[in-house]
Amino acid sequence: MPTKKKPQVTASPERRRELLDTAAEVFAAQGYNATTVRKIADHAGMLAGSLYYHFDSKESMLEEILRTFLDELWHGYDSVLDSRLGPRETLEALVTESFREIDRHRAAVAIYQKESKHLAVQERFEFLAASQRKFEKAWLSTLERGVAAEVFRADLDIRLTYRFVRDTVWVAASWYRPGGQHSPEEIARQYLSMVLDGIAVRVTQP
Amino acid sequence: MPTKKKPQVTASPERRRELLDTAAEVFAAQGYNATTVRKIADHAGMLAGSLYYHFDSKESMLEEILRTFLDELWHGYDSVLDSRLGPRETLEALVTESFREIDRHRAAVAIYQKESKHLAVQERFEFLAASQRKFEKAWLSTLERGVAAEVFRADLDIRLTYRFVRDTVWVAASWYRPGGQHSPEEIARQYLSMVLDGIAVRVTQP
Amino acid sequence: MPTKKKPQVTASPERRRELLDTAAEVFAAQGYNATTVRKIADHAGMLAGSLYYHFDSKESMLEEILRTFLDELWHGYDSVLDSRLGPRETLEALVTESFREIDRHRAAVAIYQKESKHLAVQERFEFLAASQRKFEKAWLSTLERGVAAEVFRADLDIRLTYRFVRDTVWVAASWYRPGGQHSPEEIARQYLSMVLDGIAVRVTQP
Amino acid sequence: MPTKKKPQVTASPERRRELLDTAAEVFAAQGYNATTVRKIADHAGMLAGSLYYHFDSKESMLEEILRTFLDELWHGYDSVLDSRLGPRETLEALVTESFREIDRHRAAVAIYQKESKHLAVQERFEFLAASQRKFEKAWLSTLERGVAAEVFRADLDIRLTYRFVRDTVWVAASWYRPGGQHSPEEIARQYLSMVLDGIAVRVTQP
DNA sequence: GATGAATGAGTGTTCATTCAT
DNA sequence: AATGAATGAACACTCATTCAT
Repeated sequence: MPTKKKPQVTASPERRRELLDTAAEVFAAQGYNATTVRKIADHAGMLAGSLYYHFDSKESMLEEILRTFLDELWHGYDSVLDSRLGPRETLEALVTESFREIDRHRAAVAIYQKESKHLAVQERFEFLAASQRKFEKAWLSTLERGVAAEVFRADLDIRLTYRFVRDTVWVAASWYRPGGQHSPEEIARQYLSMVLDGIAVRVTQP
Repeated sequence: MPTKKKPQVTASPERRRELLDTAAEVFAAQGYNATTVRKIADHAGMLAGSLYYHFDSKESMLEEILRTFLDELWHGYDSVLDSRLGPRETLEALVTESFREIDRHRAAVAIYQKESKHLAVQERFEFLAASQRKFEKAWLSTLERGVAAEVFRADLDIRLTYRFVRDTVWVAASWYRPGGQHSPEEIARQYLSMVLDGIAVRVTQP
Repeated sequence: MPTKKKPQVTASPERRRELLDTAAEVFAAQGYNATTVRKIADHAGMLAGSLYYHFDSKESMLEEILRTFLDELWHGYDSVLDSRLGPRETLEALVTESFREIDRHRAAVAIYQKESKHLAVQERFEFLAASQRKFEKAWLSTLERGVAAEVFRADLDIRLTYRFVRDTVWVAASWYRPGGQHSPEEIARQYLSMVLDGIAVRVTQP
Repeated sequence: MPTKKKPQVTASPERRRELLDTAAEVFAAQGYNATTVRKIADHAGMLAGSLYYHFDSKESMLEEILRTFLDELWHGYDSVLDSRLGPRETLEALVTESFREIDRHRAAVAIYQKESKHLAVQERFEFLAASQRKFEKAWLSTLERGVAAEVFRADLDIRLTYRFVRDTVWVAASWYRPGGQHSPEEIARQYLSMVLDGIAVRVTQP
């Protein structure tokens, strides 16, 4: 009794990619639940059933979209974290890297924002929770290092600060459009400027 | 325009409130689309069909939840805007008011965050788009006044700043739990401190 | 978070019975796999979806049909086995009881005949395998007792004999029609006569 | 009548045979309806679509399997019937021939057992009904001859006896495994002994 | 001879909604 | 006010079948 099921992962990975990109776009625009496989198929110019030649299920498309995104994201994050920069430089690099990911995976990020919270409880999406924990650890330790090194303020609740920075960055995926007037690096620069120095004009000490 | 069928607005408005609160809680927890009428009815201790004595559709429950929330929100915002404070004080008051609303309408805010974008295109939810426009106008003018008065930095893109402040505040509804260790006012104070002065330690001029 | 799912088992058990009888009839006539829930619903005068108010799934209908049948069957068998008759009388009583069950549960028996073999491997239908084992034990021990008591022939392979008797009886469900010219007891009598004494004329010893 | 599309009956008939044997095995194990074309192709080490080079439909595979089996079966039966044996010898020869066919076409017999009843109503499978009629005629006349010749008992319902013998033999295909401890001839011998003389010990006349 | 990709009809199931009681 | 039972449209998914390569 050989074989499991579909070729899966087999054959042209470009077609898979194309279809996943289409799916991600629709998921991001309408929400995962509100997206029917027919809508995805329509956008891809095929019939609903044909998608099942390439993927096991609607859910497996979602999983692959999110997994691919997180894999790339952590590739970038890890190389930042491994280069052992100072806390402020680490924060700057992480934020910049985040905006680059938003630029490259806007749809996936938007899906992640909207759906990850209620998905993470499912076993299949355990990797979302794992990523979230790793994320939190990286950020908290960076902030703590910064406070210890007296480059970040000590008078702020550190978890609150973590949430503030985290949300502030990722929520940008909901309005960001690639190819707009600002490059990801430019947006990152302005965000960092706000987050680090605030939007108020500084009163210069006499 | 007599109501077609259901009594609607029948009898005790308290029961309506109760049911809407229940519904809002479930919508917030699971997402509007993923929430079945039966789940709401379960939480309310009744059968799915019975809800239709009180409301004429699932969508009308959603509408009433959001409308009620926005009405109260704008009541608060308008009284801030009408009191003609300076730009910085206006910003502080708006943010504080926002956290108070999150405290009182956590579920509604979470729903609003997650669903308003794709709802706003429907005619029925035009009021969401209208509110968003009004919101944008209020914030942009406050920021512009602040830049003009030299209390806010002039070197930042003002629309980017608007989005930054807006998202930063509302996204807090996704993690905020009423009755936690921080009061809404305390959270507002810390957020304002971060937004206005940044998280970096200021280098004191010699 | 209360409630599991459907009322299930709740409400009028007569309606359930009615619907299960209808389903059993269709399953028996067309085979379980070839039976669509729409066909069942048609026979019941309702829409396919409406069946799901009463049952979780097509499979759960099948399970309930088979379980109910086997429960009743074993009720009859056990009272035979408990009365500690001699082997020949036990065999006669079991066969007679079987034809009575075929008379009362013709559809269920036919389904059992056709589907039990490939169903029994599924965990959900483990009770089929269990019943089959219990069945085999009862029959084998009766036959062995009979051989020991010299009322059954000793020159036959006992397992082959078991299969012969077992199949011979149950397969009758495929042609039996309740209300035909023979009562179940009459059919049992003739079957027993064939099984016990054979169809050949006896050559009287001189 | 030129073949519409496919070459059909192309090239090596051995490959056809191989594939049909594979298909028969899967049909027998899982049931015709529950067997997907992909499962057959898996077992044959090819893709589902490739089967359509050899056959023009799943149903035509089934037809060919059953037709081949019945052709061979009737070849054997006819030579028995043509040799004009006495009724008892005819019965013995038919039963023995049947077990030989079960041995050689176990899968086809099992399929025939399970599916023929509901297939026979389709025009395409009219040959099943025809075979059944021919079968019935052969058996009934043999039994009647036996009763007339006083070698079979006259006190039994003859149609009941027919069904008894028929079912008793064919149902063995559901448990028979070629290459087991009993040869088909040995099984036939034991079955005949039971059917003709019964399983009860004869009370010897003093 | 066989593959890869697609089709389209159908399948079991879900769910918002209705309505007589 | 609420229930029990049903509706009907939609949904994710399956599968026999086709066909260009």
